[in-house]
Formats: sequence, C-alpha cells, structure tokens
Amino acid sequence: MKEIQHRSDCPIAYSLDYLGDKWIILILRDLIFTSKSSYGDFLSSGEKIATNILADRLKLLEANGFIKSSVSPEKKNKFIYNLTEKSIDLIPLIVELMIWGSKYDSYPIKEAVKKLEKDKEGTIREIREKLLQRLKSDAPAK
Amino acid sequence: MKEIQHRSDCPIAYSLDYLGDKWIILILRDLIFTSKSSYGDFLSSGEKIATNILADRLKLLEANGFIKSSVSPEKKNKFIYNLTEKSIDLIPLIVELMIWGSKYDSYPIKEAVKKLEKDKEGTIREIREKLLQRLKSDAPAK
DNA sequence: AAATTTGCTTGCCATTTGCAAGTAAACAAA
DNA sequence: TTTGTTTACTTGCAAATGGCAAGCAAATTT
Repeated sequence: MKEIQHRSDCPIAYSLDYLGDKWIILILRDLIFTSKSSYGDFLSSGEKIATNILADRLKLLEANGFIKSSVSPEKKNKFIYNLTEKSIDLIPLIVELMIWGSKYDSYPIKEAVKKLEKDKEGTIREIREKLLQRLKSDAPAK
Repeated sequence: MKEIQHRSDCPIAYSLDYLGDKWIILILRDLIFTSKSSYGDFLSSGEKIATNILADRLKLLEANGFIKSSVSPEKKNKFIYNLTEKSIDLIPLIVELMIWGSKYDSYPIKEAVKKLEKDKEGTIREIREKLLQRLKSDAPAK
C-alpha cells in the first residue's frame, strides 16, 4: 500500500489527502450512522459502489488507521470492519456534510436532520459516546 | 457543462457529489480564508494545482452556484471569483476539515486553529458575517 | 457432494489526472 | 507603434483511476 503524499502543510489539504474522494466518507457514514459493518453491507448501500473500488477503499482506510477489520465470530468467511478514534473524530465533519446537503438538496428534509440541527453539539456527543464505548468494550456492531 | 448526477437521496452523498474531490474545497478555502480571488492566485497556492484542473473546477464551481466570476475593474484580462451564499454555508464544514486535519497532522498546530477551537461558533459567525457583507455590498476582494 | 454466501481479484475500456507546451487577449514599456 | 509581459486559459499526451462484468476461492449451508 503506497503512502499518501501530502501536498502542503495546510490542515485542510491534509484532511482532503485522506478524505477527498466520492466514496471514502460514504463507507464511514455507513459505519457511523447505520449498523452496516461488512463488505456486503457497504455494497448494498444506495450509491452502488463497485466491488473493486470498495475493496480498494477498505484497504486504504485500514492502512491509514480509520478502520480495523476482524473476522466475524459467527462466520469465518465474513469480515467485520470497525471504527477507530481517528474516524470517530470525523463525526462533526460528516454531520456538517449532512446539514449542508439537506439544506441544498431539494429532497424532503429528514426528521433526523431536523433533530440534529436543533442540538448539534448534543447529538454529536451522543453518537460519539456510543461509538467510543463500543470501541472500548470491544463489542462492535453485529 | 454536464449536470451532476446524484447517486442516492442521502444528504451526505449529495454534498459529496459536488465536493468529493481533492481540489474543489481548496479553491473555496482560498476564497474564504485568504485574499485570493483570481486564477493566478489559486495557481500559486501551496498544493500546485494543474492549470487544466483549475480551469475545470472553476467552471464546475460556477456552473453549480458556488462562485460567481466578474471582470476585474482595473484589468480587463483578469477575472475575479467571489463566493455565494451556497459556498459561504460551507464554512462550518471546511472548519471541521481544518480541526480534524490539525489534530492528526504531526505538523505544529497553527495559532489560528487554536483560536478557532476555543470559540468555534463565534469564529465561524465572524468569518461568515464578513463574507456575507462583502457579498451584499458588492465590494468583493481586490 | 453440490449449491450458496461472502469477499474479494482480474480484465477491459472509458474517463480523469497531471505535466508541458501552446494560444490569445489585454496591458505596459521602449 | 512595436515588442514584451501578464493573465487566463486550451491542447496533447501518457499515466493513473474508475466502473462494469466476470471469475475465483474459502467457508458455510443444503
């Protein structure tokens, strides 16, 4: 796996060097906001990611410390992907993507987004705590 | 200019359909946080964007309402690009990119980011108001 | 033993990127 | 007035990436 080359010393560019792409954040979205956690789960998401792209991004995410994979306890041919502190710290960013998107998308506003906008800090903290505890307790999703 | 196709009805994916790329947000960063406002200004940024990519992204940004171009009053062969409400609304998102980046980049933390983290809401409002006023007064940068 | 589930890999073609060079209009200097 | 410079692109080309379909392999179920 080739190292990511950073283009400058700007922290915004630094983040984009990892996240500036149409797919990576969608995988993290699934891990943060849904109970999805496996290759097949991600494949089934509405955006229809291609199998080779998904495999590539999972490799990249793991190599860079955003996720950690483990064999499913029930099925040995199934892998479970979990978040790390590094990716849990991306919740505020992804929440802002959601807020901006739902403001400019003509699509009907989702209830979840309304709640979120009413108490952004609180909702973020809530999600964050849940995911951090899951991390510590070593009892990841499914 | 071809229309952007949205991949799903998810607001996060909606945002990424416009912003999911390594360059677009860097142009907006320059417009939001620095006094850069022209093709040549953006070219000179630390990340060394290629000329064809820059031209392409400026076209895309304008076609989608993120920036508005006008001829420079002093020099008729110079174009000035300005933010719109749509892109000013991206400040919180870009601020989160900065915060996350400066947390995980080993590079020395910038003073500006420290200030920002102490009073995120206030700093965002401050920048936002400045840019909105510039928009209204129709007296854009340089 | 055969079919299915799960997680990939491979091949192929189209699109995008990145670099270098070229073009063109406005402007400035000689 | 001619010549060079600034500014903003465009073009050509090779390399990398993306997207689709098919193939493969280990584990599990039937």
